[in-house]
Amino acid sequence: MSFFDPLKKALRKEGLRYTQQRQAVWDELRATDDHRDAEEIYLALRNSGFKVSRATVYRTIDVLVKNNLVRKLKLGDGHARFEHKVDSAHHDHLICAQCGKIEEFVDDVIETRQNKIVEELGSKLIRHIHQLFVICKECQTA
Amino acid sequence: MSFFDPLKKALRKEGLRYTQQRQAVWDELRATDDHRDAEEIYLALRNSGFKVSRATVYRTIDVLVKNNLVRKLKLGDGHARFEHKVDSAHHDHLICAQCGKIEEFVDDVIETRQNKIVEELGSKLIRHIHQLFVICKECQTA
DNA sequence: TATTTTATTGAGATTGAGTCTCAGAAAATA
DNA sequence: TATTTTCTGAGACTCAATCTCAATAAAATA
Ligand SMILES: [Mn+2]
Ligand SMILES: [Mn+2]
Ligand SMILES: [Zn+2]
Ligand SMILES: [Zn+2]
Repeated sequence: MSFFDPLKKALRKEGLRYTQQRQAVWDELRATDDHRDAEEIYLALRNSGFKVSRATVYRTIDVLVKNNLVRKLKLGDGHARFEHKVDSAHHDHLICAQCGKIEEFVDDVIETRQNKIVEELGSKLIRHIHQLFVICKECQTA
Repeated sequence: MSFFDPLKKALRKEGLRYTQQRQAVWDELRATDDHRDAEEIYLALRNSGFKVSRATVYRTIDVLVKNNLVRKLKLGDGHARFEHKVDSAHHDHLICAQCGKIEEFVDDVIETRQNKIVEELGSKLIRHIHQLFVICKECQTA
């Protein structure tokens, strides 16, 4: 709502208008800490009674990703997943190949080694993907 | 050709027949150490005069990936890439976001930390993806 | 080897996540 | 309010990948 509202700030920066649909998509993304796909966001909005189209959901998420309010994850199952970045530092993901549960991790040693590898090649690190596919504790005993 | 020919061994294990098309796809994959997509493999075969269909290229690569003769990479550009695993130990990838050049790296410290992270959660590591997107040395000065 | 059986192949249809189009709706501007 | 500009939504479209099924090739059998 305020002048520093991150959605409005992003829209201003992109020269885009503030709309109910864009607000609703952003609200829905912040409603959970899950890693949901576009269809789940779309259905959550529709089921809550809000009229919005898939096209607008995709378009709005693009803007949010571009402006660092949302992170896009590709876990290899054919549809991108999204998580909001409010109060969320960088982290990577650990995915159960059986039940699909997603956990998060950060490791300073790994981050440091990454930088070193890139530096030694004379390159400049832009972003990285680090995903650990596992069988989780629960799925092992099941 | 021999009894220990890895393609024939894989086909035997899967209960599949040995065919000219399957041999040709496997040969083409071993012809370079590049990270090519299915269309590039397909076109290389066609351009060399060998008649094969896209369907067979995709189907054969699936068998090779399943049997650890080929590694499948998803680098986020929408089409999977493949590399043969002959004389090739595990490694991860460093991709220039500008020119697309792919370099390989391995880091024992990272591999060890990965195992530790997974172990502490009581999970079992199946596979991992670690990709560093960079601007390479050449692209920085260009 | 010839015949029969079974798996493979290829051309093109299909799928599905994501993108695009464009007429109508909504917001900004005057 | 009237005019201009941007946004939205329904559905068409894209494209890598998968599927279909009649024709073909390999294996099994005689
Ligand atoms: Mn996360
Ligand atoms: Mn490689
Ligand atoms: Zn699990
Ligand atoms: Zn480069």
